[in-house]
Formats: sequence, C-alpha cells, structure tokens
Amino acid sequence: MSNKNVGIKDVAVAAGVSVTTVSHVLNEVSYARVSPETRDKVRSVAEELGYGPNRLAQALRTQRTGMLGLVSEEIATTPHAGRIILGADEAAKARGYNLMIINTPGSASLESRQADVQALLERRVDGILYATMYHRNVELPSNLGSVPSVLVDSVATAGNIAAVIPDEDGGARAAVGALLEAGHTQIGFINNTDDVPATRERLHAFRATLNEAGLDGDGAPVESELSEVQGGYEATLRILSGQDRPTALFCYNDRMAMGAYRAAAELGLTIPADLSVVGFDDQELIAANLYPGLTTVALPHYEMGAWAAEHLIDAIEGKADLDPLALHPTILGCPLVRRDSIAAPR
Amino acid sequence: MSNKNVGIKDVAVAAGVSVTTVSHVLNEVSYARVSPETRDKVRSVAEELGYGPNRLAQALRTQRTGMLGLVSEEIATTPHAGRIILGADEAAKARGYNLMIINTPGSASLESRQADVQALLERRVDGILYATMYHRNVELPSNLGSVPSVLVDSVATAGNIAAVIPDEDGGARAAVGALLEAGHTQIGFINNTDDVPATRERLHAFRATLNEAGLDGDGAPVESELSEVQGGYEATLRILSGQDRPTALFCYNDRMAMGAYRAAAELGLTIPADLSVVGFDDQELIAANLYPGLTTVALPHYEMGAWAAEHLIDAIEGKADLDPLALHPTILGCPLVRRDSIAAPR
DNA sequence: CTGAAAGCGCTAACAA
DNA sequence: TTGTTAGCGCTTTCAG
Repeated sequence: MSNKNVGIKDVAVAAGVSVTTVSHVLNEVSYARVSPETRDKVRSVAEELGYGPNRLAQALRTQRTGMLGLVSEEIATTPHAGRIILGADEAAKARGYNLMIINTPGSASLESRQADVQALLERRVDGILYATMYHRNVELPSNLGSVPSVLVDSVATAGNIAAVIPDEDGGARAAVGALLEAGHTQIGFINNTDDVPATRERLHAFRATLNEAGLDGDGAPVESELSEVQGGYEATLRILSGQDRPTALFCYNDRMAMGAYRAAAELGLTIPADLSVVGFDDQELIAANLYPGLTTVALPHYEMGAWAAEHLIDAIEGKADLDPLALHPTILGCPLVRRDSIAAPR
Repeated sequence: MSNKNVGIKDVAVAAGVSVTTVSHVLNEVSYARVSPETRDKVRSVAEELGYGPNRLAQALRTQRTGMLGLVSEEIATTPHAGRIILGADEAAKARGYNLMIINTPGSASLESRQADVQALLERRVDGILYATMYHRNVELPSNLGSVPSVLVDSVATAGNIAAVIPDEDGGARAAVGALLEAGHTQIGFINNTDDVPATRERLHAFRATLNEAGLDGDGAPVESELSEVQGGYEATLRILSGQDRPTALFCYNDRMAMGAYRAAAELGLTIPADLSVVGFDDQELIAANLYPGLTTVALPHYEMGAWAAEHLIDAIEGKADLDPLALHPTILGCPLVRRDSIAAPR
C-alpha cells in the first residue's frame, strides 16, 4: 500500500527540488531556510507518493538507530517480564524509540548471553535494557558496556551499572504495617528458602517493623519453604500448629499465600475472620482470583521498565549521565494493594 | 570491549587485502575463491580487532534486515503473549533473525495499529507477525500487506492472509473425551458469554462429543457467564443446583474452573471424588496450583509463535509461498494436560 | 532560499 | 586468486 520503494529522491524530482530540500523540510531542520510554498509542496508530494523514511539509511548516516535492545530472561514463564516490556515499550515509543527483544534463558551461560548482547550491538541499538526475571545479582556479559545500558530488576555483581530494583524493604513494611494497623499482634512470616535479596530484605523488614511497633520481632514465628503453592501450604500448616498461633500471616509471595489459603481451609480457618493474610507480587491471576481477594504488595515492573527506558534514552541523547545512577541502584516503591484478606483479629 | 567502530575496511588494511576479500571470507561467499592462507589471515585479524559486522549497512545494501516485526496485543495482561513471543523468538533466532516488538492495546484504533505497522515498515523488517491476545477475528491495518505477514491466534475478517489458530474443536473434544473415558455420563458445560470463536466451537464440540458417545448432547446442561473466576463460580452454583446434577464439568477456561472449585467446596463437594473438572488454557499459575491440580487443555501459543516465524521466514527467503496458507487458517493442536481433577463418578 | 556532493559500512558486479 | 568501484537511502557541509 504505502512507502513502496519511494525514496527522498523520488519526492525530490516529483516536487522539482533537490533532495537536500526534501530532507530539510521533512526533518524540520532548524537552520536551513525553505520558503513556505516549497515546504507545502514537498510535504504534499511526499504524502501523495506515500513516502516513508528508510530508518536504516538514516541510522547508517546519523549513527542513531532509535532502537533499544531489551534482553529479557524467561519472557514466557513469568507475567512479570510482560510488564517490564510494556513499561519499556510505552516509554520508548513516547520518545520515538522501538524495542528489539531477545529472550534469554535464566540459565544461559555467560557466553550465550554475551552472544545475545552481541546481536543487539551488531544491529547498532542505541542502548540496552537488561532485565532479569526476579530481583537478584547477575554477572553481566562484558560487551554490555560498549553502549549505554541499564539493568532492570537486578543489580550487577560488579555493581558499576545503572540499575532499578523494587523497594523490598518498603513493600514488606507496608504489608506488615497493614496487619498491625488491623490490630494484629501475633504475626507470622511465611518465607522463601532461596537465597535472594528479597528473602533477606523482607525478613529483615518483617522483624524490624514488629520491633518498631513494640512487639517481639525477633521472636516472631517464621517458616520457610520453596516459594510455591505447596511450600506455602506446608509452611502455613507448620506455623499454625505452633505454640502461639499467629492471627495473621505475611507471605513471601502470592503463590505461597495461595498455599496458605488452602492450609487455612483445611484447618477450618476462615480468611480473614480467623486468619488475615498478605502476599507479595500482586500476580493478578492469583491475587485477584483467590477468595477472598488477596491483599498484597505490588512489584513495580511496569514502572521499572519505563524508568529504565526513560533514563537510558536520556543518556543516549546526552540529556543526563548514567554514571551517577550506577553508584547505587534506584529503588522504586512497592505499593500495597488492598483486597479482602485482612480483618481485625478475633 | 568489542566491535568498537572497526569496519571491514580496517580489517582489510590490517590484513593487507582488499575489502572484497574480507567480505568474501567473512560471509563465506561460495563463488569467489580465496586462498586458505588469506582466509585464515583475514579471520584472525578480524577476530583480533574485535570486528563485528554492521548489520545496518549490510541491510541497506542487501535489502534484508534479518528482522521480524511482531505486533502483539496486550503483552502484559496475559501470559499467553509471552509464549507466542518466546516461540517466535526461538524460531527466529535459530534462523538468524531477530524480533522487533511493538505492543498495541487490544482496543487500539485501526489508525494507531496502522502506525505501529508503519514503524516496523520504516525499519524495513523482512516480515511481520501480528499476534492477538485471544483467538478472534481482527480487522487488519491495510499497510500490513506490504510485506510478508502472518497472523497469530486470530483470523482476518478479510480472510486473505496466512493465519495460525488453536484447534478449539479438538481441544474441547479431548476435554470432554477425558470425562467420558472416566465413566461420566452426566456432564455439564460452564461456558463463556463472549461471542468469540472459542465460545461457539467449544460448545459445539461439547454437544457433538456427547452425541457421538450416545448421550444427549443437546440436552446436556450448559451455563454461561463472564469467563472469569466469579462467573465460573456462579455458573457452577447454578448448574449444580439443577435437576440432574452433573458429575463432571467441562469449563470454558481455567479461571472459570477455579470458580467451579470454589463453588464445589462451598457445596461440600470434593474434587475429583464428587465432581470431576476439566479446564481450558493451561494457565500454569492456576491449573498447576489449584488443589487438586486441574486437568486442562493447553493452548499452543509457543507453537503458534514458532510456526508463524518459521513460515514467515520461509516466505521471506523464497522457500515457500504464503498464499496457499492464506486460504484457510492453519490449525494447531490443543493437547490435554492431565493432572488430578478427574476421577470416575461415584 | 536552494543545491551538489561526500560519505555512513557494506556487498557484488566487473576487472585484472 | 584478488582488487576497484558503484551504489543502498539518507544527512549535512559547503557553495551558490
């Protein structure tokens, strides 16, 4: 239908001007002066011919592709990646950029990840977004440094690159705070067994928040299991069979909370009347669909993707420098999403 | 680190040969003959200098970018898109292609979708994959036709473009068949109220399968609601309070099945002992995490993405023609995924 | 106010 | 067996 091989040159001859003029008016170049009539002429002819610029040629000439590379781990296995992509895509689109996406298995070797980055580099992307599936430390392919880059949802082991991560501490505090606010004093934590930042930070925030509320945070019950439904179920069974049974549970994530729901049901406990529960992640599919709806803490995936794209573009366009951002990861808030799994204790 | 502005020309001078020779050996051009020594020399020099081709320049020259455009609806809101992307990405990568992704809201106007396609066209992608969020009919932007394209998970209202869709009929038959095989004769269907192909085809297959088994398919109970958890819950409550209560339920999707689980629990019915349930979609997060695990039918998103990329590339490379495929959508199987929600009737 | 021409990095006729 | 050279479509300096 449109831009069928018609180039700037075709427009030029059709409009009876030079290619320079066409280029100038189509790109609205500030310095060169072209008469309004010529401008109109050029524009209408371009329109007529269905001219569309060849971004490849532009890029070759200007050394700017207007493309951002996004290497994302496990695009398919978690809904999280989708939100990062969406945030990045919308931020990028708003500034005239597009995304080249490469999926990489979370288990990929350094070399294979390096090859992915290499592919992006060969296509001359202006910058790279490197996104991981969950908040953790990653060893980065060395060639990542050859172009402005920012890490999403993880920090580099070498720690010399701009990164954006979720506020684990704040999120956990919000979760526990909501329980406290509802009047609970017997609160347990169903934690993950993986050794990732979230595990440590959420636990720390859990205890600290209780201590600050004048409760015994260090003595509060904590049970850990694999961060899946089954693990949540088992940990909950254990924690509820303990000495002083908690009246509220903070769960490492929504899947574990789902397990907690099942355990509660088996024990004849009604949520939230007999047991209040808060999760973490806000996985819509689970949190919104459990009964009663799960109050949980949202991870800012969309926001991280958008933040990363935004700052990457600033760096590319020389509007800002990434170096200061590389000193410490930027932390984005994890807001509490209230549904119906919290009530005052009996 | 690598390919820092070093071009073919740099390699040429460093190796003491012409650019042609470099180009020939690096691209392993069949016709031109270069001595083995020169070859090695060139290769090692290229390696040494950290040469990496500039795909932009190559593309400009060859009129082939090796990029596939993927416009996907609602990347973030459904896990399905992720699997399509993954399938397409892996198939593409295996053949040396990369993906440019553009997200488009499901509600986007024709013009805005046309603009998305236009962006891809300006970047001179070799072909376009147009993916929708769920199986339905779409009106395509007119400029889609200017480059080889294939539709994923939908068919065009105009119906003149290659498309790949799930086998709704076969999937539904497999689901109902599993129930029949377990010995059920009283089977109900919890359907969706949306007017999409899946709604009609699954219903049709449901009735047909029962009829073919010698049961009264046309008289079998069917209750429809919004295809969410709540809808599944309500429809199940209704269907189970009817005259001859079914001993097994085929649910439109996993979310509705999740609602069925809740309804069953409230009614004091144990799954699968008192009630067998089959879902559709195989949304891991739900199906694998319900208790007991939900037997369901998987949608071939990964496969559709891979199939589409594969055939698109064949067309681009002239190895096959898309036209014959445009006559009828290609249908990919929906396999039954067995978990633990089916048992023999009491 | 407008145009000629160089060149971005590469491929591929064509020459040698 | 290897080298010269003309573009691919565009931007931009420098001259009119």
